[in-house]
Formats: sequence, C-alpha cells, structure tokens
Amino acid sequence: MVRLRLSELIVNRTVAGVRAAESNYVFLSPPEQLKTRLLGRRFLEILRHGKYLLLALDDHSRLLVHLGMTGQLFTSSALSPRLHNARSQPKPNANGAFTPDQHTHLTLSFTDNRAQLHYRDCRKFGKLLWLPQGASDPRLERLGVDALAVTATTLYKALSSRSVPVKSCLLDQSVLAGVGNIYADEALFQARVAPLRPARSVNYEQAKILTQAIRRVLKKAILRGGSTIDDYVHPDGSEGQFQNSFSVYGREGKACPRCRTPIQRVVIGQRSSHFCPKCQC
DNA sequence: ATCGTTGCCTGAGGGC
DNA sequence: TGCCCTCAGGCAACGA
Repeated sequence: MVRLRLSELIVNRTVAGVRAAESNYVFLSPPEQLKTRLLGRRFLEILRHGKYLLLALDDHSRLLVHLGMTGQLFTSSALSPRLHNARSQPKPNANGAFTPDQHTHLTLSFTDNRAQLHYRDCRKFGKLLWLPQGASDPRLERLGVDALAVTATTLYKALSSRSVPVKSCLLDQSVLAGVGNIYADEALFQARVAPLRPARSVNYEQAKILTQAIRRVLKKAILRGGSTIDDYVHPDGSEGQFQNSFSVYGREGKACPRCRTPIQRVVIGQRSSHFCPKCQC
C-alpha cells in the first residue's frame, strides 16, 4: 500500500534538494552519499520485496528503504495527528503542515516545487541504503519468496525441516518475506493452526490452507490500507483501517469471533502472539 | 543448517 | 512530581 501510494506521489519527479540528518542508525549509506547520489535524479518506479521498498532512479541506482516498526514515509502536504500528536509530537508550522523534527532523517524536495517527501522514524528501526546500478545487498539476497506469491509447496517444504513454532517460521523473512507479527497471528487464526505448534507438524493440506490464509489476510490488509496502531501513516498522511478488523491480534481476553472463547496471549520468540485456544490446534 | 539470545532504539505507561 | 522499570518488535549478529 505504501508502494502504491508512494508511486503516485514521486514517480517521474526529479530531486532538487536533499536534507539528511547526521549519520545515525538508520543510515546504512552515509548521509553525504545520499545527498550526492539523489540530487538531480528522477524516480522511475517503486518496487517491493517483502517489507523492503526499492525506489528505482533514472541512473539505474536504487534507494533501499525499510520502515521498521515506526518508520514513516510521507509528503509535506500530509496532515495527520499521527504526525503531529503521536510519538515525540512534532509541531505543525503556521500552515498546519509538517516540518522536519529530530526524528526526520531524510527530506527530498523536487524540481516541480510541489510537496516534499519525508522519511521519519523515531525509533530508528528502519533502514536507508543507496545501491549503485547492478548492486544488491545481503539483506535482499537473504529474503525468501514474497508472501503474496508463496505457494503451498514452498511453504510446506520450509516448514517441514524446522522444529521451532510455526509462528516463528512465518516471521522468518528468509522463509517468507513480508509477514509481520500482526499478520502472522491473523493468518494462523484464519487457518486454525495454533502458533506454538512445531513447524514440521504442519502437514501439506494445512500448509495449503495456511498459504491461502496468508494471502487473504495480506490482501485484505492492503485493501484496508494497513494497520495503524501507534505510528503508521500512508504517504498522504491518511491512516490504515485494518486494525479494526483484527480477529485475535491485541484482543487478549476478548471473545473469539468464531466461538466466543477468550483469546489467549503467549510469548513466542520474544513476540506476543494471540490465538484462540479452541479454534486453533 | 538450525536454534536461541542479545542489542539496537524511543516513548508510553505502570508502580512506588 | 519524578524516577525507574517494562514493554512494543524487525532484524543483524553471535555463539552453540
């Protein structure tokens, strides 16, 4: 969804100015290099693999972007309380528009003088990396097949060799790229598979159902514009709506939408996991 | 090859 | 009021 909306906002625009923060945890490329390499470049298209965005430039270099948990990519015309009142409270300027604060790591302005693009991440879990023409990165090379393209056979093979909980496998980006904590819980619920089950105990038929559930959950989430909990916003400042459709995630103690049994929460691999103890086995 | 743990990072919220 | 603690989680790196 970010890819789609961002495409509308920056494809075919040419960078006229780059403001980068001091070197910090989000900069895998030195800020000075980003300034030099992005200036004067035009965006051709935006691609996505798993949770990574690839912004293709007209010199065939690419800007790799990961939003982490709290990363925000949006334009200066975006108006959202998520930008003005959420974490760290950046203040709107006199026009009510966003002005870069201490968490805004990169700002691009364009030759058409229309809205700027900001990259903001208060927890610095996101990443920015400039890739020369033809270059890749281990982060990309390691990724498994994109979750929206996964087949039952691929998922079954990946699960069958592992003893860890199936939930941990779904979160492993080298197995399946693009599934995060929320969507893993929701997909396991849809497929009626308990998150703690050893991955290798999932048979082919169940892997097939799980594959379909993953695709369905992700597609529905994209359709609803993603999940806004604390920080997530679209490039235009609007918010996702999928958080209103959660069946299990964040619903500990509340009724399972299928059988009314209270949803349970357990910690798996340091991640909170939510499931229905009756429906999922 | 697989597995479990730790560190990175900031803000919110709870307890005292 | 203020201080300390825990929690949120995507991912790399490490040792076993």
